[in-house]
Amino acid sequence: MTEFRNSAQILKSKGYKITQPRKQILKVLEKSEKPVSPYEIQKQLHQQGHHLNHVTIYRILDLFCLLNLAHKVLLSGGYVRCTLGDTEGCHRFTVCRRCGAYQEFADEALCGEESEIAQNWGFCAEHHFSELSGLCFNCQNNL
Amino acid sequence: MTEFRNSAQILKSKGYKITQPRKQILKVLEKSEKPVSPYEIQKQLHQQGHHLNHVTIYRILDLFCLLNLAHKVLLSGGYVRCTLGDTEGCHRFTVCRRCGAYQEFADEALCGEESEIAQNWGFCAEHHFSELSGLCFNCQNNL
DNA sequence: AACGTAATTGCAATAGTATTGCATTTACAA
DNA sequence: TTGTAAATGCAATACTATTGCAATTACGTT
Repeated sequence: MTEFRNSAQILKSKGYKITQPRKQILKVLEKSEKPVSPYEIQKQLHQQGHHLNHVTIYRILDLFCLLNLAHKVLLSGGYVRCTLGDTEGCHRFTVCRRCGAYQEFADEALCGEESEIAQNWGFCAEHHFSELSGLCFNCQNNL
Repeated sequence: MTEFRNSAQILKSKGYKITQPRKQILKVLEKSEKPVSPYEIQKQLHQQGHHLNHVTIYRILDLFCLLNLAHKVLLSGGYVRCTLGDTEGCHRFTVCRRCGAYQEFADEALCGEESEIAQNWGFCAEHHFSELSGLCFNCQNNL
């Protein structure tokens, strides 16, 4: 809830309009426990009576990622809401391979070390994309 | 060269046949400075007179990833050869956003810390996928 | 060296994912 | 309420990926 209002405010503050499609997609991302693909979002919204063109969804998700309101999970192509404050340049999460549940995280030290290692061959890191695949607490035990 | 012979030996030792398509794809991965997509591989081989079906290429790349002979770069969908020895469960590289050059790396400590952080919410990490996007040494200076 | 067989590849069909340009509609400031 | 830039819808298209089955190939064995 607060999450949603916050995202809307960010949109507004950057000069983007708060449109129906954007609100709807934000709501889907919020409620979802696991990453959702553009077409999954479309399907979910369709069931609620909202018919969005997939092109619109792609464009909105691109915008959200640009503004750090969402992240794209590279392993699955799904999207998750960005729950951390200022994670620009840092995209880290765990994703359960069984139930799909995700958890975003960030760690200054980690980024620092990673960047430092890359420096060894002169690489200057701008963005860190890190995904841990494994089993969440529940799925380890409910096997 | 040694790289190639080594990969072939691994294939053999695991009971896979050393076929023309597999040898050809290994050669392409070896020579490439940057990640190459399945269709890029097809195009390159085509120019050399080797006509592989894209399905074959997909299947071979899947196999190579399974055997840790190659990694898939999630950000681009391209593939790179795996140059490190035993990186099972750890997939890290830097990719230059300008020229595409990549560098694989691994770091025990890094994986340990990442796993430890994830433990905080009971997550048990099996695979680490990390990609750093930025500028390589050359591209920082040849701007 | 030729053979037999399981493994591998090719083919055809199809599904899923993503992007573009332009027409239409919408949010929001005046 | 209206004007306008921004956002969305639409249609076309391209790219990426997967499946089942037929044809071919690698390679151990004879």
